[in-house]
Amino acid sequence: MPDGRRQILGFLLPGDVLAGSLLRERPRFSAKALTASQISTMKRTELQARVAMNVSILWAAAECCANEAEAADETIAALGRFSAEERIAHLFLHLMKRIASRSVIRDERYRMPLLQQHIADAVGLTPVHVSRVLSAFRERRVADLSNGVLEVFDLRELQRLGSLN
Amino acid sequence: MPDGRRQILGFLLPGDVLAGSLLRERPRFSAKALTASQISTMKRTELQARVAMNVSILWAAAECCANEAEAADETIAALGRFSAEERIAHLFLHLMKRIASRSVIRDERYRMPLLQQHIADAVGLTPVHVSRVLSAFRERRVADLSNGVLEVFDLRELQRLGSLN
DNA sequence: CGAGGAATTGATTTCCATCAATGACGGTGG
DNA sequence: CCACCGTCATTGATGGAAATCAATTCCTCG
Repeated sequence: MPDGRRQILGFLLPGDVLAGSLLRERPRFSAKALTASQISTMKRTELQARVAMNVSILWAAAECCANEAEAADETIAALGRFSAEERIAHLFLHLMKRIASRSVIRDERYRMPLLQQHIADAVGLTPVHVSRVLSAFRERRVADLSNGVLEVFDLRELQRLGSLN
Repeated sequence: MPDGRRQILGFLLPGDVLAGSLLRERPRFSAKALTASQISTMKRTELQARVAMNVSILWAAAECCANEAEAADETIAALGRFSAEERIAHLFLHLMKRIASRSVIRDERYRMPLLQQHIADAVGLTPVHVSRVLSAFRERRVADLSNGVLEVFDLRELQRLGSLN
Protein backbone atom coordinates (compact mmCIF):
# COMPACT_ATOMS: atom_id res chain seq x y z
CA MET A 1 0.00 0.00 0.00
CA PRO A 2 1.07 3.61 -0.62
CA ASP A 3 1.86 4.26 3.04
CA GLY A 4 4.20 1.30 3.30
CA ARG A 5 1.85 -1.25 4.79
CA ARG A 6 2.00 -4.61 3.06
CA GLN A 7 -0.29 -7.61 2.99
CA ILE A 8 1.03 -10.94 1.78
CA LEU A 9 -1.83 -12.85 0.17
CA GLY A 10 -0.13 -16.21 0.13
CA PHE A 11 2.99 -18.24 -0.45
CA LEU A 12 3.59 -20.32 -3.56
CA LEU A 13 5.37 -23.65 -3.31
CA PRO A 14 7.19 -25.46 -6.13
CA GLY A 15 4.67 -26.66 -8.68
CA ASP A 16 1.95 -24.26 -7.67
CA VAL A 17 -0.10 -22.70 -10.43
CA LEU A 18 -1.23 -19.11 -10.28
CA ALA A 19 -4.61 -19.69 -11.90
CA GLY A 20 -6.01 -16.34 -10.91
CA SER A 21 -3.38 -14.71 -13.10
CA LEU A 22 -4.03 -17.11 -15.95
CA LEU A 23 -7.69 -16.25 -16.19
CA ARG A 24 -7.56 -12.55 -15.55
CA GLU A 25 -6.30 -9.64 -17.58
CA ARG A 26 -4.25 -7.59 -15.20
CA PRO A 27 -2.54 -8.77 -12.08
CA ARG A 28 -4.01 -7.86 -8.74
CA PHE A 29 -0.74 -8.21 -6.87
CA SER A 30 2.98 -8.49 -7.27
CA ALA A 31 5.09 -11.55 -6.59
CA LYS A 32 8.52 -11.85 -5.08
CA ALA A 33 10.79 -14.88 -4.88
CA LEU A 34 12.02 -15.92 -1.44
CA THR A 35 14.26 -18.62 -2.88
CA ALA A 36 15.83 -19.39 -6.23
CA SER A 37 12.90 -20.20 -8.47
CA GLN A 38 12.08 -21.54 -11.87
CA ILE A 39 8.98 -20.09 -13.43
CA SER A 40 7.04 -21.01 -16.52
CA THR A 41 4.37 -18.84 -18.03
CA MET A 42 1.55 -19.14 -20.49
CA LYS A 43 -0.10 -16.32 -22.36
CA ARG A 44 -3.85 -16.20 -22.38
CA THR A 45 -3.84 -16.73 -26.14
CA GLU A 46 -1.85 -19.91 -25.66
CA LEU A 47 -4.30 -21.08 -23.03
CA GLN A 48 -7.14 -20.45 -25.45
CA ALA A 49 -5.36 -22.40 -28.17
CA ARG A 50 -4.82 -25.33 -25.85
CA VAL A 51 -8.41 -25.30 -24.68
CA ALA A 52 -9.49 -25.47 -28.31
CA MET A 53 -7.47 -28.68 -28.57
CA ASN A 54 -8.54 -30.17 -25.28
CA VAL A 55 -11.10 -28.73 -22.91
CA SER A 56 -9.80 -30.53 -19.86
CA ILE A 57 -7.05 -27.97 -19.35
CA LEU A 58 -9.72 -25.36 -18.74
CA TRP A 59 -11.34 -27.57 -16.15
CA ALA A 60 -7.96 -27.84 -14.50
CA ALA A 61 -7.47 -24.09 -14.49
CA ALA A 62 -10.94 -23.57 -13.08
CA GLU A 63 -10.41 -26.10 -10.33
CA CYS A 64 -7.09 -24.54 -9.56
CA CYS A 65 -8.75 -21.16 -9.25
CA ALA A 66 -11.41 -22.65 -7.00
CA ASN A 67 -8.64 -23.97 -4.78
CA GLU A 68 -7.15 -20.51 -4.51
CA ALA A 69 -10.54 -19.13 -3.60
CA GLU A 70 -10.97 -21.77 -0.94
CA ALA A 71 -7.61 -20.96 0.61
CA ALA A 72 -8.46 -17.28 0.47
CA ASP A 73 -11.70 -17.88 2.34
CA GLU A 74 -9.81 -19.65 5.10
CA THR A 75 -7.38 -16.79 5.31
CA ILE A 76 -10.27 -14.33 5.59
CA ALA A 77 -11.71 -16.28 8.48
CA ALA A 78 -8.34 -16.43 10.20
CA LEU A 79 -7.63 -12.72 9.80
CA GLY A 80 -11.12 -11.73 10.79
CA ARG A 81 -11.60 -13.83 13.88
CA PHE A 82 -8.32 -15.33 15.07
CA SER A 83 -5.96 -14.03 17.74
CA ALA A 84 -2.27 -13.57 16.99
CA GLU A 85 -1.35 -17.07 18.20
CA GLU A 86 -4.19 -18.64 16.29
CA ARG A 87 -3.31 -16.87 13.08
CA ILE A 88 0.29 -17.99 13.17
CA ALA A 89 -0.73 -21.54 14.07
CA HIS A 90 -3.15 -21.48 11.16
CA LEU A 91 -0.48 -20.29 8.76
CA PHE A 92 1.86 -23.03 9.93
CA LEU A 93 -0.77 -25.74 9.53
CA HIS A 94 -1.70 -24.47 6.09
CA LEU A 95 1.90 -24.49 4.89
CA MET A 96 2.63 -27.82 6.59
CA LYS A 97 -0.25 -29.49 4.79
CA ARG A 98 0.90 -28.22 1.42
CA ILE A 99 4.54 -29.05 2.00
CA ALA A 100 3.65 -32.54 3.21
CA SER A 101 1.64 -33.17 0.05
CA ARG A 102 4.76 -32.51 -1.98
CA SER A 103 7.51 -34.24 -0.09
CA VAL A 104 8.20 -36.67 2.69
CA ILE A 105 8.41 -35.15 6.13
CA ARG A 106 10.91 -36.43 8.62
CA ASP A 107 10.77 -35.66 12.31
CA GLU A 108 8.01 -33.13 11.87
CA ARG A 109 10.49 -30.70 10.39
CA TYR A 110 9.36 -28.44 7.55
CA ARG A 111 11.51 -26.18 5.43
CA MET A 112 10.05 -22.67 5.59
CA PRO A 113 12.46 -19.97 4.46
CA LEU A 114 10.40 -17.15 5.92
CA LEU A 115 11.53 -14.12 7.84
CA GLN A 116 9.38 -13.05 10.75
CA GLN A 117 8.63 -10.01 8.65
CA HIS A 118 6.96 -12.26 6.07
CA ILE A 119 4.87 -14.01 8.67
CA ALA A 120 3.84 -10.65 10.07
CA ASP A 121 2.75 -9.37 6.67
CA ALA A 122 0.88 -12.60 5.95
CA VAL A 123 -1.14 -12.69 9.17
CA GLY A 124 -1.56 -8.97 9.77
CA LEU A 125 0.73 -8.45 12.77
CA THR A 126 3.96 -6.60 13.45
CA PRO A 127 7.30 -8.42 13.30
CA VAL A 128 7.81 -7.61 16.97
CA HIS A 129 4.65 -9.37 17.98
CA VAL A 130 5.40 -12.32 15.73
CA SER A 131 8.68 -12.70 17.58
CA ARG A 132 6.83 -12.77 20.89
CA VAL A 133 4.37 -15.38 19.71
CA LEU A 134 7.12 -17.58 18.29
CA SER A 135 8.98 -17.27 21.58
CA ALA A 136 5.83 -18.36 23.42
CA PHE A 137 5.46 -21.36 21.11
CA ARG A 138 9.06 -22.29 21.83
CA GLU A 139 8.59 -21.75 25.56
CA ARG A 140 5.50 -23.95 25.65
CA ARG A 141 7.14 -26.58 23.47
CA VAL A 142 4.55 -26.26 20.72
CA ALA A 143 6.80 -25.50 17.78
CA ASP A 144 10.04 -23.79 16.90
CA LEU A 145 10.75 -21.83 13.75
CA SER A 146 14.41 -20.93 13.34
CA ASN A 147 16.77 -20.69 10.42
CA GLY A 148 14.02 -21.40 7.96
CA VAL A 149 12.97 -24.68 9.53
CA LEU A 150 9.75 -25.26 11.42
CA GLU A 151 9.89 -28.03 13.97
CA VAL A 152 6.59 -29.15 15.44
CA PHE A 153 6.60 -30.57 18.96
CA ASP A 154 2.91 -30.56 19.79
CA LEU A 155 0.79 -30.96 16.69
CA ARG A 156 -2.38 -31.31 18.74
CA GLU A 157 -1.92 -27.96 20.39
CA LEU A 158 -1.09 -26.35 17.07
CA GLN A 159 -4.30 -27.76 15.62
CA ARG A 160 -6.33 -26.71 18.62
CA LEU A 161 -5.13 -23.16 18.06
CA GLY A 162 -5.17 -22.91 14.32
CA SER A 163 -8.01 -25.05 12.98
CA LEU A 164 -11.20 -23.44 11.83
CA ASN A 165 -13.40 -26.10 13.42
CA MET B 1 -16.81 -21.65 14.28
CA PRO B 2 -17.44 -24.13 17.11
CA ASP B 3 -17.04 -21.51 19.83
CA GLY B 4 -19.61 -19.18 18.30
CA ARG B 5 -17.35 -16.86 16.39
CA ARG B 6 -18.49 -16.22 12.86
CA GLN B 7 -16.80 -14.82 9.79
CA ILE B 8 -18.90 -13.61 6.88
CA LEU B 9 -16.94 -14.17 3.68
CA GLY B 10 -19.07 -11.96 1.49
CA PHE B 11 -22.47 -10.74 0.47
CA LEU B 12 -24.28 -11.88 -2.66
CA LEU B 13 -26.38 -9.46 -4.65
CA PRO B 14 -29.20 -10.34 -7.07
CA GLY B 15 -27.74 -12.02 -10.12
CA ASP B 16 -24.49 -13.06 -8.46
CA VAL B 17 -23.14 -16.49 -9.31
CA LEU B 18 -21.50 -18.64 -6.70
CA ALA B 19 -18.85 -20.10 -9.01
CA GLY B 20 -16.74 -21.52 -6.21
CA SER B 21 -19.62 -23.82 -5.35
CA LEU B 22 -20.19 -24.76 -8.98
CA LEU B 23 -16.68 -25.99 -9.48
CA ARG B 24 -16.07 -27.67 -6.20
CA GLU B 25 -17.39 -30.83 -4.63
CA ARG B 26 -18.35 -29.85 -1.15
CA PRO B 27 -19.21 -26.40 0.10
CA ARG B 28 -16.71 -24.53 2.18
CA PHE B 29 -19.31 -22.36 3.85
CA SER B 30 -22.98 -21.95 4.50
CA ALA B 31 -25.22 -19.28 3.06
CA LYS B 32 -28.07 -17.39 4.62
CA ALA B 33 -30.61 -15.10 3.00
CA LEU B 34 -30.95 -11.58 4.40
CA THR B 35 -33.88 -10.78 2.15
CA ALA B 36 -36.46 -12.73 0.19
CA SER B 37 -34.47 -14.47 -2.50
CA GLN B 38 -34.89 -16.49 -5.61
CA ILE B 39 -32.20 -19.04 -6.22
CA SER B 40 -31.40 -21.24 -9.18
CA THR B 41 -29.00 -24.13 -9.02
CA MET B 42 -27.10 -26.33 -11.39
CA LYS B 43 -25.65 -29.73 -10.64
CA ARG B 44 -22.10 -30.38 -11.66
CA THR B 45 -23.28 -33.04 -14.08
CA GLU B 46 -25.49 -30.50 -15.76
CA LEU B 47 -22.61 -28.08 -15.99
CA GLN B 48 -20.53 -30.79 -17.62
CA ALA B 49 -23.29 -31.52 -20.11
CA ARG B 50 -23.57 -27.85 -21.01
CA VAL B 51 -19.84 -27.48 -21.39
CA ALA B 52 -19.89 -30.42 -23.79
CA MET B 53 -22.36 -28.43 -25.89
CA ASN B 54 -20.63 -25.09 -25.62
CA VAL B 55 -17.30 -24.45 -23.95
CA SER B 56 -17.91 -20.78 -23.36
CA ILE B 57 -19.96 -21.48 -20.26
CA LEU B 58 -16.88 -22.93 -18.62
CA TRP B 59 -14.93 -19.82 -19.47
CA ALA B 60 -17.67 -17.84 -17.82
CA ALA B 61 -17.56 -19.97 -14.70
CA ALA B 62 -13.80 -19.69 -14.55
CA GLU B 63 -13.87 -15.94 -14.94
CA CYS B 64 -16.55 -15.74 -12.31
CA CYS B 65 -14.39 -17.74 -9.95
CA ALA B 66 -11.44 -15.49 -10.69
CA ASN B 67 -13.63 -12.53 -9.74
CA GLU B 68 -14.42 -14.15 -6.43
CA ALA B 69 -10.74 -14.74 -5.83
CA GLU B 70 -9.97 -11.14 -6.63
CA ALA B 71 -12.55 -9.88 -4.17
CA ALA B 72 -11.25 -12.30 -1.57
CA ASP B 73 -7.73 -10.94 -1.98
CA GLU B 74 -8.98 -7.43 -1.36
CA THR B 75 -10.78 -8.59 1.73
CA ILE B 76 -7.62 -10.25 2.98
CA ALA B 77 -5.69 -7.02 2.57
CA ALA B 78 -8.41 -5.07 4.35
CA LEU B 79 -8.65 -7.47 7.28
CA GLY B 80 -4.91 -7.81 7.60
CA ARG B 81 -3.87 -4.18 7.46
CA PHE B 82 -6.84 -1.87 7.86
CA SER B 83 -8.12 -0.16 10.99
CA ALA B 84 -11.75 -0.48 12.01
CA GLU B 85 -12.81 2.67 10.18
CA GLU B 86 -10.90 1.69 7.08
CA ARG B 87 -12.40 -1.79 7.00
CA ILE B 88 -15.95 -0.52 7.21
CA ALA B 89 -15.26 2.16 4.60
CA HIS B 90 -13.80 -0.53 2.37
CA LEU B 91 -16.84 -2.76 2.80
CA PHE B 92 -19.13 0.14 1.95
CA LEU B 93 -17.17 1.04 -1.17
CA HIS B 94 -17.09 -2.57 -2.30
CA LEU B 95 -20.84 -2.97 -1.91
CA MET B 96 -21.55 0.45 -3.42
CA LYS B 97 -19.60 -0.41 -6.54
CA ARG B 98 -21.46 -3.67 -7.02
CA ILE B 99 -24.86 -2.16 -6.30
CA ALA B 100 -24.19 0.73 -8.66
CA SER B 101 -23.31 -1.69 -11.46
CA ARG B 102 -26.76 -3.24 -11.12
CA SER B 103 -29.06 -0.30 -10.67
CA VAL B 104 -29.28 3.43 -10.88
CA ILE B 105 -28.25 5.28 -7.75
CA ARG B 106 -30.08 8.41 -6.71
CA ASP B 107 -28.75 10.84 -4.15
CA GLU B 108 -25.89 8.57 -3.18
CA ARG B 109 -28.30 6.34 -1.33
CA TYR B 110 -27.72 2.58 -1.41
CA ARG B 111 -30.02 -0.13 -0.15
CA MET B 112 -28.05 -2.31 2.29
CA PRO B 113 -30.27 -4.43 4.51
CA LEU B 114 -27.47 -5.27 6.93
CA LEU B 115 -27.52 -5.40 10.69
CA GLN B 116 -24.48 -4.02 12.47
CA GLN B 117 -23.93 -7.61 13.53
CA HIS B 118 -23.44 -8.56 9.86
CA ILE B 119 -20.98 -5.77 9.27
CA ALA B 120 -19.10 -6.81 12.38
CA ASP B 121 -18.86 -10.42 11.23
CA ALA B 122 -17.80 -9.35 7.76
CA VAL B 123 -14.97 -7.04 8.83
CA GLY B 124 -13.83 -8.84 11.96
CA LEU B 125 -15.05 -6.45 14.65
CA THR B 126 -17.62 -6.53 17.43
CA PRO B 127 -21.08 -5.06 16.90
CA VAL B 128 -20.37 -2.58 19.66
CA HIS B 129 -17.37 -1.19 17.90
CA VAL B 130 -19.18 -1.11 14.57
CA SER B 131 -21.78 1.06 16.23
CA ARG B 132 -19.11 3.46 17.43
CA VAL B 133 -17.51 3.71 14.00
CA LEU B 134 -20.86 4.31 12.31
CA SER B 135 -21.62 6.99 14.87
CA ALA B 136 -18.29 8.62 14.09
CA PHE B 137 -19.06 8.53 10.36
CA ARG B 138 -22.39 10.16 11.06
CA GLU B 139 -20.79 12.73 13.36
CA ARG B 140 -18.17 13.64 10.75
CA ARG B 141 -20.75 13.72 7.98
CA VAL B 142 -19.05 10.99 5.99
CA ALA B 143 -21.91 8.54 5.67
CA ASP B 144 -24.97 7.29 7.49
CA LEU B 145 -26.24 3.75 7.55
CA SER B 146 -29.68 3.42 9.10
CA ASN B 147 -32.70 1.30 8.41
CA GLY B 148 -30.96 -0.63 5.70
CA VAL B 149 -30.00 2.42 3.67
CA LEU B 150 -26.49 3.78 3.30
CA GLU B 151 -26.31 7.46 2.53
CA VAL B 152 -22.94 8.83 1.47
CA PHE B 153 -22.16 12.45 2.24
CA ASP B 154 -18.42 12.55 1.62
CA LEU B 155 -17.36 10.03 -0.98
CA ARG B 156 -13.84 11.41 -1.07
CA GLU B 157 -13.28 10.79 2.59
CA LEU B 158 -14.77 7.33 2.33
CA GLN B 159 -12.37 6.54 -0.50
CA ARG B 160 -9.44 7.99 1.35
CA LEU B 161 -10.21 5.62 4.19
CA GLY B 162 -11.19 2.49 2.36
CA SER B 163 -9.21 2.28 -0.85
CA LEU B 164 -6.29 -0.05 -1.13
CA ASN B 165 -4.13 2.46 -2.98
C1' DC C 1 -48.70 -2.89 27.13
C1' DG C 2 -45.07 -5.98 27.50
C1' DA C 3 -41.21 -8.45 25.31
C1' DG C 4 -37.27 -9.20 22.66
C1' DG C 5 -33.93 -7.83 19.40
C1' DA C 6 -31.07 -3.98 17.86
C1' DA C 7 -28.51 0.09 18.70
C1' DT C 8 -26.22 3.29 21.61
C1' DT C 9 -23.23 4.76 25.29
C1' DG C 10 -19.97 4.59 29.24
C1' DA C 11 -16.37 2.18 32.07
C1' DT C 12 -12.82 -0.95 32.11
C1' DT C 13 -9.71 -4.46 30.30
C1' DT C 14 -6.99 -6.85 26.93
C1' DC C 15 -4.24 -7.46 23.13
C1' DC C 16 -1.31 -5.87 20.06
C1' DA C 17 1.33 -1.72 18.24
C1' DT C 18 4.79 1.32 18.93
C1' DC C 19 9.10 3.00 20.64
C1' DA C 20 13.54 1.94 21.92
C1' DA C 21 17.58 -0.60 23.19
C1' DT C 22 20.26 -4.70 22.86
C1' DG C 23 22.02 -9.05 21.11
C1' DA C 24 23.28 -12.42 17.46
C1' DC C 25 25.01 -13.39 13.16
C1' DG C 26 27.12 -13.24 8.64
C1' DG C 27 29.43 -10.74 5.27
C1' DT C 28 32.90 -7.39 3.97
C1' DG C 29 36.88 -4.80 3.63
C1' DG C 30 40.97 -3.02 5.69
C1' DC D 1 42.12 -11.99 11.09
C1' DC D 2 39.11 -9.06 13.10
C1' DA D 3 36.83 -4.47 13.53
C1' DC D 4 32.81 -2.75 11.26
C1' DC D 5 28.10 -2.95 9.38
C1' DG D 6 23.66 -4.18 8.17
C1' DT D 7 19.94 -7.18 8.88
C1' DC D 8 17.21 -9.98 11.74
C1' DA D 9 15.61 -11.32 16.21
C1' DT D 10 14.69 -10.48 20.96
C1' DT D 11 13.18 -7.99 25.00
C1' DG D 12 11.27 -4.28 27.93
C1' DA D 13 8.35 -0.17 28.60
C1' DT D 14 4.58 2.42 27.18
C1' DG D 15 0.51 3.65 24.37
C1' DG D 16 -3.62 2.95 21.79
C1' DA D 17 -7.32 0.59 19.33
C1' DA D 18 -10.72 -2.44 19.89
C1' DA D 19 -12.85 -5.99 23.09
C1' DT D 20 -15.52 -6.76 26.87
C1' DC D 21 -18.84 -5.80 30.41
C1' DA D 22 -22.89 -3.56 31.50
C1' DA D 23 -26.71 -0.36 31.43
C1' DT D 24 -30.11 2.15 28.86
C1' DT D 25 -32.86 3.40 24.92
C1' DC D 26 -35.28 2.51 20.77
C1' DC D 27 -37.96 -0.15 17.94
C1' DT D 28 -41.04 -3.45 16.09
C1' DC D 29 -44.17 -6.86 16.84
C1' DG D 30 -47.34 -9.87 19.24
